[in-house]
Amino acid sequence: MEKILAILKKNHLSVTGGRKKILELFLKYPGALTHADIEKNTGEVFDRVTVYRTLQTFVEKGIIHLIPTMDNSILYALCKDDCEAGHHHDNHVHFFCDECDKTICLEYITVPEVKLPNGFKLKQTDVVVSGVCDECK
Amino acid sequence: MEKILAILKKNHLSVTGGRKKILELFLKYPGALTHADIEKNTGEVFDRVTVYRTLQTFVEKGIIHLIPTMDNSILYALCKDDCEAGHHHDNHVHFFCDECDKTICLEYITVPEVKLPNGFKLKQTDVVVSGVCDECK
DNA sequence: AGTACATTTGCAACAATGCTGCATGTTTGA
DNA sequence: TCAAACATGCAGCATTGTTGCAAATGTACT
Repeated sequence: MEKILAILKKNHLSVTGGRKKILELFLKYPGALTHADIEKNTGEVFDRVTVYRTLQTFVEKGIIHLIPTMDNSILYALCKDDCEAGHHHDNHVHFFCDECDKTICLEYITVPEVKLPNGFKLKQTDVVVSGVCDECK
Repeated sequence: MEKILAILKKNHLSVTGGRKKILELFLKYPGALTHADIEKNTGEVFDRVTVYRTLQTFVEKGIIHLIPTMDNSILYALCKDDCEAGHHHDNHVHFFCDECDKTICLEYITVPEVKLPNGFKLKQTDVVVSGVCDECK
């Protein structure tokens, strides 16, 4: 709870019920969350639009980051502390479990280096590994 | 045109206008296509639903494959010849250009190996690199 | 604590995207 | 050529995401 306030303060965001609740969800939950997950846990309390806007704000501020997916859903996960507004450092691998359908951040597995053909300029590398996670196996 | 028929025949699909047209699009276009791209080029001729179902069929047969994205769009791209139904071999890197918003398959850059923590079983690795492509730079 | 200002929220309406069932039209293979 | 199998179009629906505006809330200041 202290942590929630600290994160909001650090990012110059006003402290509101919706933001506290959504941040709490991320802190409580180990893995990545879809918009639907978040709405399910807040939908009766907050408007759908509020959830959308809160998530947008959090991404802009670098509090959470996006994870690429195959299906057409958007996945969000908490950033590590050293992410700042507009300056993400999410160079870790994401793991998607085919069994439980959960996505988690493997914070300590950094993305491997990719050699691009001539003329290509690399900005970011995203790696999503799918398989079976340690809880399902 | 010969190639289109060959692909459909090989996958035991009946040859219809929609399928020919959509396959033609993929063959003509070097990069990956969104559903919207495809509909834009066929929408006046074919129903939206037909496009959805055709793409689904192609994915199932292994003619095209999905590419993970950050935004909530679905990207499709042609598979190499050695993909078979339910048995993809898309182990190449995908590149997304921030300038022109196009995604292309870097067929000759294979995905690097990722070491997972104990207990995790790896099935597939997807790598999406973003930056500036050779045409925009 | 009270007030003014800026920010956030909820509501309503809308647009885009994706799916399903069913009747009709096409393709295939004999 | 014909019947069976398959693909298509249509209508309608569900979900997802966006925008503008008025009301409510949070913040900073006295």
